[in-house]
Amino acid sequence: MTRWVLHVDLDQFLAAVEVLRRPELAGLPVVVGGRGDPTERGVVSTASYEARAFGVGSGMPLRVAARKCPDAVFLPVDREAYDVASEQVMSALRSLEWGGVPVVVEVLGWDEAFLAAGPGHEDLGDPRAFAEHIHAEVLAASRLHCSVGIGDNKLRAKIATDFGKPRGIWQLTADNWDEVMGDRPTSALWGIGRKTATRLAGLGIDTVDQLAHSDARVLAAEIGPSTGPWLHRLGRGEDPSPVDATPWVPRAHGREETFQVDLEDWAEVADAVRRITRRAVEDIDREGRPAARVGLKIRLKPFITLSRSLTLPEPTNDPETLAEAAVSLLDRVDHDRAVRLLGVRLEMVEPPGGYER
DNA sequence: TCTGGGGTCCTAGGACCC
DNA sequence: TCTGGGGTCCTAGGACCC
Repeated sequence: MTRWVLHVDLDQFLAAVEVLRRPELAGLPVVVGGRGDPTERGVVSTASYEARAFGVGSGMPLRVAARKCPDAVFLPVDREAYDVASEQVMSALRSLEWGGVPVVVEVLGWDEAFLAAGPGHEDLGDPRAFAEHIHAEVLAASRLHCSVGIGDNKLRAKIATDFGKPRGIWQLTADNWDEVMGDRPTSALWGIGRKTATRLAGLGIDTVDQLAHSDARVLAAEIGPSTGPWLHRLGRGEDPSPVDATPWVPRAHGREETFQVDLEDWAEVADAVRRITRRAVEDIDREGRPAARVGLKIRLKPFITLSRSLTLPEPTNDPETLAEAAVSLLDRVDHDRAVRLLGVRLEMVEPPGGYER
């Protein structure tokens, strides 16, 4: 009996939401990112499929995107609009039943979720039919299309979704893992980025299959006692983590800002730190928990990123105290370069019941 | 390719204590 | 004092993801 896990991922989510409220944009290259001005510092959050055909993709500087696709429509990121659309989709997912049993929904950001049948109802039949049902229900609730990955755990379901995009359904389980994934680079795995792929290559591990058959003890020794064995499991497609509907409790909130022109004056830098701290305080006030630690992130010209942090004598949410704590961290950084970015991060105390997962 | 903003978790060294 | 071992906290930074 297979314990099915489904992964739902909305197609070109930000761009799709923008097209919904501006139907005249349908079929055009649309790029959502930054403040929507491709002459400013900023990167692409989402590009429509039409824009991707020009080589525009997520994370690309807006200036580069404009060079690749000068006729694209550039739009600013509008969080509120995506919050609303996301909630429509997630509430539709939470209302689904599979075989008469309510599903468990684990939300993963704005546009993704894992679904599984509840405990005691592991086998509810054809997952492909249920995936089609999900696509139809999401479309009806939000007018947005999604892709659905079917797996026998979260990792495989998540990877499957990409193979189905757009608007498709794909199944990846222990049965076809080796055949589908074996020859792919390790970076095809969820959790392995460019750096780790390079490190693994240094150990002679380039493919998923090689990772699966590597020596777990070597990985533990070379990469870490926790990360090493986890990588080994990734290679084999193993993931024991359950689909968990427990609402996420944030550990911290931070705010950061890249300046359009680097700051040279350190009095201005201190003022900016105070202003950014106040914005972060508004975020933790919404959680109702005081901050126990304050972190400062600073990116100096040309692109040197440093962080400094401190533990407060006692937790507080007083904006003045937190702002001055953040400003004090500036003393631990040399003032000999211009400042490109500032960020303030407030780590909150644990909630009364601790973190659930 | 002149490189955002919001997060999480892991690692590693030093301080400090018993 | 030519100096062990373990546990925990603090801090900085790395890596990854959406």
